[in-house]
Amino acid sequence: MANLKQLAQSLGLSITTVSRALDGYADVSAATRERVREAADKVGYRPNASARRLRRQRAELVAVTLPSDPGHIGPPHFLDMLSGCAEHLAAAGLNLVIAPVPRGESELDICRRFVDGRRVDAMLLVRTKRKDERVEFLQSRGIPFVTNGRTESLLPHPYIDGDGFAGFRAATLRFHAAGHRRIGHIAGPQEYYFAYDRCRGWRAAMEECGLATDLCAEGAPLEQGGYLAALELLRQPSRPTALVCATDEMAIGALRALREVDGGNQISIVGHDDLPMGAFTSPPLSTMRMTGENLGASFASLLLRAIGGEPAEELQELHAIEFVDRDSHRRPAKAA
Amino acid sequence: MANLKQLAQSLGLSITTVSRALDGYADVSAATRERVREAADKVGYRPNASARRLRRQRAELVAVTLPSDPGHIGPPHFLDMLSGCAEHLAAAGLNLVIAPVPRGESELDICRRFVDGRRVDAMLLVRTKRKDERVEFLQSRGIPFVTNGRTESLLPHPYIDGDGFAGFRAATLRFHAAGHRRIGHIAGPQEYYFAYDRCRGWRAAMEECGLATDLCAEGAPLEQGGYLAALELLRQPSRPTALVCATDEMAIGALRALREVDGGNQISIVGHDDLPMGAFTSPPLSTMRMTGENLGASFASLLLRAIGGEPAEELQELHAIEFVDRDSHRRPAKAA
DNA sequence: CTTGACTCCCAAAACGTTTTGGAGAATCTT
DNA sequence: AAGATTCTCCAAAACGTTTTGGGAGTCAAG
Repeated sequence: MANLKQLAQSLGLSITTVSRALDGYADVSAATRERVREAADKVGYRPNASARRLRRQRAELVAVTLPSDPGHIGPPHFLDMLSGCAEHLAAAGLNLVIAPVPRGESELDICRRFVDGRRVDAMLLVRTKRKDERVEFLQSRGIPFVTNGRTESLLPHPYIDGDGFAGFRAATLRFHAAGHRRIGHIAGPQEYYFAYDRCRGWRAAMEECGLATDLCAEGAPLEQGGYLAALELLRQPSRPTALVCATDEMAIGALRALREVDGGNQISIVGHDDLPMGAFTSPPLSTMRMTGENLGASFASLLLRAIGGEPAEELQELHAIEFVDRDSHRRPAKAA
Repeated sequence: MANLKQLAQSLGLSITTVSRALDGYADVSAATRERVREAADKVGYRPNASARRLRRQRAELVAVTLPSDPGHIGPPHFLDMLSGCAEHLAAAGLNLVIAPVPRGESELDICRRFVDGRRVDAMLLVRTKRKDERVEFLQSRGIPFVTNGRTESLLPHPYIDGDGFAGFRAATLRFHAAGHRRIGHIAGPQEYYFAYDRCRGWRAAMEECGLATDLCAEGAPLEQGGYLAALELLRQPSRPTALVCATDEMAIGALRALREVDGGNQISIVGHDDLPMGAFTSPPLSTMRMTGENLGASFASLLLRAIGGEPAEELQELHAIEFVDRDSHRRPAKAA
C-alpha cells in the first residue's frame, strides 16, 4: 500500500536514506536504520517488484518450459521437483514461472519470447532432446540455463542427469547373471536423450553378453505406450523372459500386458523413476532411481551459479542410478 | 537487445509514435505504422517487461501457491491443469508463477509477500481447507483470486469445484442398489473441503439407506494413507463389502490392502480423479471424475474475469461428477 | 586554524515503458 | 477565406526503485 516516497515523508527523511536503511547499507546510522525498519514494518512496506526489476535490470524470474505436445509433461513427481526448485530460488529472490507451449507454437518461440522480452534471468529446460533447438538458441543468446537431461550439443552446457546408460546396462547384466537370455527393452521415443541413453545401456549389455538386440520396442513414455510395446514383444515367436522398461509408467503399462497373456506372470520386469505408485502395483514394481537428495534444490543451485557466471563445465551433474528392489524382477529365468 | 529509444532514433521518429504504432493506435498513419512494425520485426524488438509493468501498474503475473507440508501437492494430473491454465493466461499476457511454501513459513506468508510486494495481479489457490486463512487474507486485501475447491467462507469467492457430495452419495447409493450393506469410506484429511465434502456425501447416502456410518477411516491423501485406512477397515469384525475412496491414489493403496487379506479380491472399490494409472491397476480401477473439458482453461478464464472486476457470485463453477466404470466396482455384494 | 578523515544524509539521474495534453499541418465546412 | 475538424506526430510526465556523486557537519591530527 505504501511506497518509498510516502514512507520517507512520514519519517522526514529522503527516499535515498530510507532505501539504503532498508537494504542495510553502512552509511546510515544505526539509530535511523532502526527507526526506518520499524516504520516500514508497521505499514507493511514492501518494495514494488516491478520498479526494482526495472532499475536493477533483473527480471527476478526463471522460466521452465513445459513440453505439451507428445504424451505428457514428465513423470508424475516432476511437480515436486519444480516445487523444490522454486522454493530454493525464492530464497534468492527469484520466482519460477511455468511456460507451457501453446499449440501452434514451438518451444523455441517460447524461449524467444521470454528471453527477448527480458522477462527472465535464466531458464530451466526439461525433457531435453538429443538435438535440442532450445539449447542452441539459449547458447547463442548467452542466457544462463540448466537442462534436466543431457543433449548432444557440441558446446558444453549446465545439466543434471542420471547415468541412464550405466543404470540400464547394470540392470540388464543383472538379469543376465540371474540366467535370463531373452531380455527385452521397452524404449521411450529415441529423440529424447534419456530414452536414447537408457536404450544404449541395454544394448551395450546385450552385446557384451553376446545376445541379439532385436527384442526392443518403442512407445510413448506413458502407461499406454508401455502396454502396447509389451504386447508387441510378447507376440514374438521367442518371447522375452525379462523386460527392462525406460520408465515406471511404461513398466506399469507393461505389467497389464503381462497379466493379459498366458504365463506373463512369470516374466521379470524392472522400471525406472521409483514412482510411489510402484510400491502398490501387483506385483510391486522393482525399479531404479537417480541418486541424490532434493533434485529441485540442485537445479536451483545450478541456476543461481549459472546466473552468477560460472562456466558451464563446472555446472554439470551426472548422478549414479541405484536399484530399488521390490518383487517384479525376481521371476525365474526359464519360465516363459 | 533494442529498446524503444534506439528504435525511434533509427527511424527518425519519437518514442511516443513508435510505442503507439506498435500498440496499433489510430493516431499514427498506416504508412508509419507499417514502417515501424517492419523495423521492430527486423531488430526483434520486444518491449521490456519490467518497464511496462511498472508503468502500467500491473504485474502481469498470477501466482499459484503449492502446499508442501502434509503429504503431497495434489493429484498427479495437477501439473497438467496448471499447464493448461498457464497457457490460457499467456494468451492474455499473464504468466503463472509457482509459489511453494518453504518450511517455516505459512501459506499466508507467501500470499502476503506476493500481494504486498505487488508481484501479482491475482492468485490461484489449490487444496482449499474448510476454513482457509488465505481466502480471508485475500478477501481483506481485495486481490482477485480463484480457488480450486470451495471453502466455508461467509463471503462468496470465485471457485471451481466438483460436486463431491453428490458424486459420493451417488456412488454409495449405487453400491446399495447392487445389494451392498456394509459400505466403507476411506476419507482424506477432513480439514480439506474436498475430503469433507466427499465424506458427507457417503454419510448422507448411508443415512438415507438406514445404514450405520461407522465404517469410515481417515488417512493421508496418498497411496500409503489409503493402504493403512483400508487395513483398518478390514480388521473390523464386520468387514465392508465395498469401499468408496476419497481419491484414486488412496484407492490404489487400498487395492494393495485388498490383495493382502483373504477374500479381499471380492470387495468392490471405487475411487475419484480418474488417474490414467487407474486403467492399469489390477483390477482396473472404477472411479469418478469432474465433468468439463480443460479445467486449466476454466481457471484461466475465471482469473481473467476476476481481474476484470466481475463479482464473485458470477465466478463460481460447481461441476457434476460422472462415473468412470472399469472393473473394481463390480464385485458381488455377498462375498466378504 | 587548517587539513583530512569520517559519519550521516540527500538531490538527481537513471531504468524503459505508456499516457497525457497538446501542436502543427492538412482538409473540410460554411 | 475564416473557422472548425481531422490527421499525424511529439515533449514531457509519470511509474517506484536503486545508485551515483557529492554535501554538510564533527572530530582528531597536524
